[in-house]
Amino acid sequence: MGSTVLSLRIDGELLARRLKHQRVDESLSPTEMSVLGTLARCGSATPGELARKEHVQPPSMTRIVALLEAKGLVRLEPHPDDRRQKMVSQTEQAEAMLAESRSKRNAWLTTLAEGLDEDEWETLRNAAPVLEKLAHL
Amino acid sequence: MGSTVLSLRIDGELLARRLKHQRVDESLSPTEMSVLGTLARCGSATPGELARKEHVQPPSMTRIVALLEAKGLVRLEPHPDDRRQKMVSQTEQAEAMLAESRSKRNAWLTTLAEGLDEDEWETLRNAAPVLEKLAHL
DNA sequence: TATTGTTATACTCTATAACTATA
DNA sequence: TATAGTTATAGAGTATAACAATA
Repeated sequence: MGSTVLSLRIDGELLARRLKHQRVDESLSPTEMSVLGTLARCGSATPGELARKEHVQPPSMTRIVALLEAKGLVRLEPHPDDRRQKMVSQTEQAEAMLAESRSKRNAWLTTLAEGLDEDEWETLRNAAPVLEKLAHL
Repeated sequence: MGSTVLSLRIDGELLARRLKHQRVDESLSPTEMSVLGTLARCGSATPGELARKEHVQPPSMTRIVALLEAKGLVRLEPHPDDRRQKMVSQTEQAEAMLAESRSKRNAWLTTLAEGLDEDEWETLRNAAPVLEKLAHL
């Protein structure tokens, strides 16, 4: 069991660097993309909640949210009960961006698919939700 | 299929940040760990080969190899045929470090295992080699 | 007094460009 | 002339510490 997770980490690291070069959204850092994914799942959240969910420190999230806002991908609104906090939510533009990102990736997937057989794809499709669960545990 | 890989990326990103806080080897960066993993698989390699395999640029690998050498985890020897190149190989200490890393991780795994059932573990174990293949494709 | 978020600053990791040595 | 590796430098992303506003 130990080697499974160590392997997940080492290969995941390598895969991340490989995918980095195939990034379809040059304008968005991996964490910005991840925040949009979180907002798509959870709806709106405060910067503090996002920092905890993404496992970054609050000052880092301040910067990330500011960048996403500047790109028109998130909206900031005052918190209904607490004037210290803010509500962050994704814009329609963010949804469109995620959809476009998926379709752009298909071109690259065609190449990638040549290296994996159908069983291997099936394995990955099964693993995706488990990785998601693991990441959010 | 597109959403599978996009999901792998987003969740992988998140998982990487999550694992970062559980790192057992504070002294080793993710890429340094990955290089050790590559050397464990492939035996010795030149800095240029390592840079290509790890998907980093040569100057980055120069630095990484220097750091690993300073920590006593790799050994550098002259290339037999080409005096420009060097051979990098892992030391016994590196093997011991990887083994220790696996066993230390078990403590954390016990906690993690509570959140996943046996089928989900099985899915991850199956996915690990496919992720490895994908990363090295 | 504790908590949310921000500002200022420094660190880590990687990349690009220019250079040295060897092929 | 081309290639392997290095040095010097810059950029992206994150963290820590100190601070402001609100609870």
